[in-house]
Amino acid sequence: MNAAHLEKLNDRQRSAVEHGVGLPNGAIGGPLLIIAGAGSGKTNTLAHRVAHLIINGADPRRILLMTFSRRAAAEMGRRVERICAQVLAGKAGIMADALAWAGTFHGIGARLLREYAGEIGIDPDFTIHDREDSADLMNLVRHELGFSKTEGRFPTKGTCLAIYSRAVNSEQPLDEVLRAFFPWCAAWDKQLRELFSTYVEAKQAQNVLDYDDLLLYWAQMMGDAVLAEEVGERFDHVLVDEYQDTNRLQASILTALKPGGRGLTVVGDDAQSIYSFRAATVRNILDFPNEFSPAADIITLDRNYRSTQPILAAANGVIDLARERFTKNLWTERESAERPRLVTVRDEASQANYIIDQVLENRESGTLLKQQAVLFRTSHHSGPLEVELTRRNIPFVKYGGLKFLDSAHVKDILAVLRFAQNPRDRVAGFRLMQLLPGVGPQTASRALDAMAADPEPLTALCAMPAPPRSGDDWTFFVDMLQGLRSRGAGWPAEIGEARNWYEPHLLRIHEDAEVRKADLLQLEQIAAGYSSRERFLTELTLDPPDATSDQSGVPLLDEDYLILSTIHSAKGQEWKSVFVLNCVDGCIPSDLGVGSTSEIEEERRLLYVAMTRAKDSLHLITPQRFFTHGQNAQGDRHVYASRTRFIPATLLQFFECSAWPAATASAAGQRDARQIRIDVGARMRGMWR
DNA sequence: GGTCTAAATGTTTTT
DNA sequence: CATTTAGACC
Repeated sequence: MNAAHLEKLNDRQRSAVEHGVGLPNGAIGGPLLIIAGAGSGKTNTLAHRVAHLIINGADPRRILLMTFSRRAAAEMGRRVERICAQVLAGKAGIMADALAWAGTFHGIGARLLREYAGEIGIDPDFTIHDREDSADLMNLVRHELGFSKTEGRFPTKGTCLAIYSRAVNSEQPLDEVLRAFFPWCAAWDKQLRELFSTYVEAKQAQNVLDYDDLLLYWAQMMGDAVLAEEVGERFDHVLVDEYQDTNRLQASILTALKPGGRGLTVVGDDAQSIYSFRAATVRNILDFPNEFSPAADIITLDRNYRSTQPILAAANGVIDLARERFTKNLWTERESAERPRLVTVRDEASQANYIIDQVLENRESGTLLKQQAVLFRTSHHSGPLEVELTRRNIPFVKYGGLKFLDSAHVKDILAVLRFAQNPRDRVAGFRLMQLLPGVGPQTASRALDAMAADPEPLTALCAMPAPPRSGDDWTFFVDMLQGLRSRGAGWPAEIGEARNWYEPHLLRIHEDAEVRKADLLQLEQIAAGYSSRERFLTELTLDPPDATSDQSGVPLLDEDYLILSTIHSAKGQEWKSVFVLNCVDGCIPSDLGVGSTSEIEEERRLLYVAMTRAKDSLHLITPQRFFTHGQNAQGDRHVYASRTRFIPATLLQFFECSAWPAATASAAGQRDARQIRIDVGARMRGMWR
């Protein structure tokens, strides 16, 4: 077999690619664990492995590839296709439905559940609730059970959902979850149990699945020996990327799919595990080899091709201080004289100015904005920077944090489509009815009750008298729903119908209706890219567009823009130049994340992930002062911050430390004096608080 | 009884 | 800043 496509790989990568391929009689190899450090060519290796399997006769339609995000799956698909196209040249037909089964655990789960709905007793037309919807439903149930007016404060809807989700995903009993992660809610054990069981019933009655259900139902389905074998048989090879960020439930699914481990490959890096809040556990990756007998083979990729040696040295220094380490340090041959920079600035405004100066300077010397990224722990940390970028007309795209889909008006339109798709979806109906003047929670509840009791919910809705004070608005609403239900307009025209109905309400409810109208037009554009309403809803829920930008509309591919991203959303990415905002205690680690040592360790890995995104240049910025935004208790309250605990003095040797703006001798004295006076002022005011 | 309005109140990270 | 909640109002 022509092995030209393997020549660029190093020995370790090559053995990972070739593991178990080309066995006699087309036998399928045993389980493989690839420990792949940051920048070690992991994606490339995995893509080559998939391609190599196909080139050696594996059927691409029988390969299941699960990645962390849809974006990663698409990227992998492209690479595999490219490699195969080169090697197979004329026989490109093989790749016609290339990698039909590439996606996230949740996406694949949704697909299998629709397909097997008949066998497991669910309706294939289920709609999927995103986290907000799930929380809303949890809230309805919580209210229904009378927990919203208990003596003590009952956990909020968000907390309830988090507890539920943690228990499901970690496969732990409720009391253990409460003890370990939500000790302040432990007293509500009994009520929570009741809440969750009612929540589950509500979901089933409404023909709705939440994110966790996509995994849970899948896992349950695999509990049936016949179905497990049938589903497992469909795939000769199962490959999982980012395995360090999977949870127990996902591991259960995997072992049920491939009980002996034959054909199973998982890839990951325990040093980059940053999703334990989603019940991900590094135990999955650590225990993987011995899940099987004979045990899985392990191949470690520790040569880094991404970063320069000084950047890697600093990152290694940070992760070396971790309490537990399993993987070895990375090494590279990319020499550089330039150490990463640790820059102290006065406040967040200076931080923004410093970054913009550097970014523009880099661009002058030929680094596109797109090859530069600003990373931060939480979404709102980039606020001041976004303001300054906008002021200076520098285009940027932001990943992570609040999304387009989270805005009220977009959710309203999606609720229309969902309610038309599935009239039993109470959360959608509840939301919509309350948009009508004169309709509040009570009226909406009653209408929905009547619908729920009827085998034909929509007929029941039509038969209902309009609530006295809603007048024509109610009639218009019902007519619009019927129109959508009958699919008269067809897709995607029906989204226009929904928008027409919604517009008067939008104008009435929101001051900034014009801006929001533009968003809805954009939604319509996006919708046109999907073949049907059902697909649009499913895929949008499972894979929301993950960027927001300062421009309206999606930036064109040839336009240049700076990348802003949460560290979580930066996973798997790389840029020539990386800036990390707010490298101070309280931001990294987040002051919300310092409860337990394991949380602190995760914050440390987060900084490690951020640092290892950089190829040539890395800046960590530490502002000295923070203004606490929000409450204007007494004007400009601010707090003094210190350098992140993850870079203690012993690690400073790895950095080029400096202050900015570089102070001249005379100005420095003045500035210091001024700063001390502000400090005193703050203390005086603080005395009385 | 139920809706509307204005004031208070918290805010990680994401499939 | 958007959601929640308490009280005003119909």
